[in-house]
Amino acid sequence: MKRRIKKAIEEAYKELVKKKRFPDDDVPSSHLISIPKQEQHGDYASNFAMVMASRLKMPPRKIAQEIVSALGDSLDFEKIEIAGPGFLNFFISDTFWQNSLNNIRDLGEHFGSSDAGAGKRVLVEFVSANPTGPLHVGHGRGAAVGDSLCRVLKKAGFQVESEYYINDVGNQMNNLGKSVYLRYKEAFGERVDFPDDCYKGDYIKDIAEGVKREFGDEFLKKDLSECLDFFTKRAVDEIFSGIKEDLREFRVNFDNWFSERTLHESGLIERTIEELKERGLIYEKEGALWFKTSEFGDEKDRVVKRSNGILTYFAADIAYHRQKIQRGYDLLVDIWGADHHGYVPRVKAAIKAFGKDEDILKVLLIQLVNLIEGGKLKAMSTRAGEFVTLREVIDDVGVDATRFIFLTRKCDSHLDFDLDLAKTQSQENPVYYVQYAHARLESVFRMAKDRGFELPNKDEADLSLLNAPEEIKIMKVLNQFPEVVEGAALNLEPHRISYYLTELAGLLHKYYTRYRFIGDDPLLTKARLVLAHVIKIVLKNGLELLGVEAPERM
RNA sequence: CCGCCCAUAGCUCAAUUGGAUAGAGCAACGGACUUCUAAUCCGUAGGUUGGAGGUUCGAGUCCUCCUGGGCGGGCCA
Repeated sequence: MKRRIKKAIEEAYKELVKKKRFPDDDVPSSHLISIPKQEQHGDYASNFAMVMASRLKMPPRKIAQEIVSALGDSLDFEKIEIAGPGFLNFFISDTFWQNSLNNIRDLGEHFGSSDAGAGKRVLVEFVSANPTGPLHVGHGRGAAVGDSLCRVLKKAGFQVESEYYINDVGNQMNNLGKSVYLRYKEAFGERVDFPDDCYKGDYIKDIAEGVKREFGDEFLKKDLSECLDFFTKRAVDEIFSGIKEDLREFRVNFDNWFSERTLHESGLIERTIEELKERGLIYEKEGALWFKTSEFGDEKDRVVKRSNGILTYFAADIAYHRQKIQRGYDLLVDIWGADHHGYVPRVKAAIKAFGKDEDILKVLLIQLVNLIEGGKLKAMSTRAGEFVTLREVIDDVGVDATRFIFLTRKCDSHLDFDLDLAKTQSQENPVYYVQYAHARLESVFRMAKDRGFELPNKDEADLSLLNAPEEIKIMKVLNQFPEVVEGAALNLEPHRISYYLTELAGLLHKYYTRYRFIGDDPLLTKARLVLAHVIKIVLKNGLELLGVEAPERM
């Protein structure tokens, strides 16, 4: 609808230029169609006249007047008003809204889809937690946002792939294997000193116990160096399968699992560095190899290979992102914890070094989750084994509520996750408000069936009977859904969906209290059942984008 | 010392990307179940958008400075 109006205005303008009513000038893309907050300002508003005023050197209200007269009857508007400093306010007829219900009904689960993404290929990389311990709550936030974003982008016409980057090399891996080895020895009654750089969580003990059960004392006499690889692999496999299980349960889907190890084994990192060296972007200093990221906007150069010959994490990331680019995506979305923000300029620098516009990469920084329990902040550290796992929260709070909490905030705002509140007072969570709306509509249809009503065919229902202000308002909001999805996709802000659904649910609850879907008048009942059906479609489609279930009863 | 992010109702958060009189939920107070689910609805109250300037038709949103909070600034990841 917004596009239709915008186009109509632009055509009216061109028409007026031809008639020499206006001097010829480009139409700036900055003129927008918006939905006014005040109903008296119409269904849609345009700021066209105000945007053009300074360019055309004409008073905005005069421009608006010309546009209105040129628009004439080109669209079936109820009326067009000029208001305030020069807003064009468009009022749409009730008939239009009523008929739109059939349109939504026909589209069904596809309603909300658009071609805004124009089939562009997007890679969304998220979670990417090191396989050194189970996922904790903070990872959950990234998982929920990333997964929902993928769903939203798909809906908006992008070709989307989701990817998990596995940091399965480096010192941390050795420390992990060592930690299990030590716990293994401990399981046989040996006293061991547990170093600070080892992982102290109970899950390490569980893995060690598993090794003991399966292999007995086979490794007891062996030196750490002899069996480190075994213990490391064992630990990674076990932890990682746990991570995958948690994600599955959290309804988070990944198309690709990308192992950092493969970058090393294939020699891609070395080759990438070689290539950069040939282009003079790598130099040696104090025994290490440095990448001139400062030539591409970073504040200083960065080491890619340490003086001990070991590649840095950044080196792998350069190769990884280059490899992503070569896979041919139009857009790369990386979702990181906000504590990695200092890392953004150097990765963007790498991308520029490969001749790509840095805007091909969008980094979403997810603020850390503060966990509150007993009114106190809980410290979280994987290494110290102090953390609340995602699984724990899922089990206590539920997948739907947890996802909704994460998706009802902009990701760059700090999030206080109050465990006690989420566990004991989960009724306060707005997710139930939305789900309840869906369940209520299901219940209406159960009752309708008992009373001998079915959802009528399209030609059976007289939608013009739906003329109550509340009904018209609902129809308007229903029609916003595709635009909300589009906005959420283009701005990478899945939280918009949650707010939209809360508003729609609120309108339903209000309507439900005041009117009855099933009444004495069969014609009115039929029409309202169509409305109920369409609201249900939109609620369900929206909840699907959040990865939250639409229950039939509660 | 330098850089990035945040600051909106008592609390948790929105605000269509610069639009018109800043909105929801929770908490507080007062009402509504004989009718499709009260996990709901109606009403009351709650604000100098951290502070000061600036840009313009118009600023919570943009620019500068200040205050307060978070996070970074390693040949760690």
